[in-house]
Amino acid sequence: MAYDSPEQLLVKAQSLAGFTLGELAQQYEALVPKNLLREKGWVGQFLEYLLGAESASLAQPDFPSIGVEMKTLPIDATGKPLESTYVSVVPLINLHQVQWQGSVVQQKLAHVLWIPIIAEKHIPIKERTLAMPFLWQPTTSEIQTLRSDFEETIETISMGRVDTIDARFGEILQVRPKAANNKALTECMGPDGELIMTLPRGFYIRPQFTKRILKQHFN
DNA sequence: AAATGATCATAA
DNA sequence: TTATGATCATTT
Repeated sequence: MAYDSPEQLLVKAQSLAGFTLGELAQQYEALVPKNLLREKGWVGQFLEYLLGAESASLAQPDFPSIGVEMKTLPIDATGKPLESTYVSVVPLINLHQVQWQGSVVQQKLAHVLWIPIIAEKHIPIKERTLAMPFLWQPTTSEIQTLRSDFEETIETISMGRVDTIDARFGEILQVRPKAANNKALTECMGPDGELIMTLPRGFYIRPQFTKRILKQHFN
C-alpha cells in the first residue's frame, strides 16, 4: 500500500479510531496475545500491518515515501501517556559522521503519526480501544531541544564517556538501555580511545513530552 | 506515582 | 548482530 500524502495515511488511521484491538484483529484474522509479556511490540506491529508500513526493521521512518513515522502511544483513560516512546538506537561508533540533520532521530521525529490507545494494564489487550490518531510535527523550538539533547549525547559518547550517560540525560530525548538483557554488550569507544564493550542504548521520548503533544492536540 | 533500568519477539 | 516494535519490573 502506498500513500500519496501524510493526510491520506491519517484518514486511514482515523478510520480505525473507536475500535478495540480485538475487533480489528477479528476483521483481519489476527491473533491477539493474552498479555504483552512476551510480545511487547505486538500492538505497534499490528498497527503497522493494518496501515501498510513498509520499513520493517530498517532504520528509517515507517512510511519513507511520505516521510512519516508511526508510533502507538499507550494512554490511560484521562489521556496521560503510560510509557516513554522508543525512537532509535543511540549510535556508539563512527560518531564523526553523525550529524543531527539526517540522523534517524531527526528523520523519524520530523513527522509522526501518533496512535493513542487506551491501554491501562487492567484492560485486557483485546478490549483496548484506539483513540483518535493525529499527525504531529515538532515546532522550531522543540526541534532545537531535540537537537541539543541529541548532540550532547553524541558528544559525550565521542569523548568516551558513555558510562556517564543514564536516563537522567536529555530534556525531551532520554537515553536508556535497549538490549535483549544486561549481558548483551556492543562496541564503543572508551576514555582513552580504546575499544570497550557497553550496553546498547536507545533514544526515548519522555512521557512528559508526549503528554504535552497530546494536550496541544486535544485541548 | 513517576522515573529508571531490564527485558522479550522478530526480521534482515 | 543490530535494527525494529515496545512494555515490564524495580527503584525512587
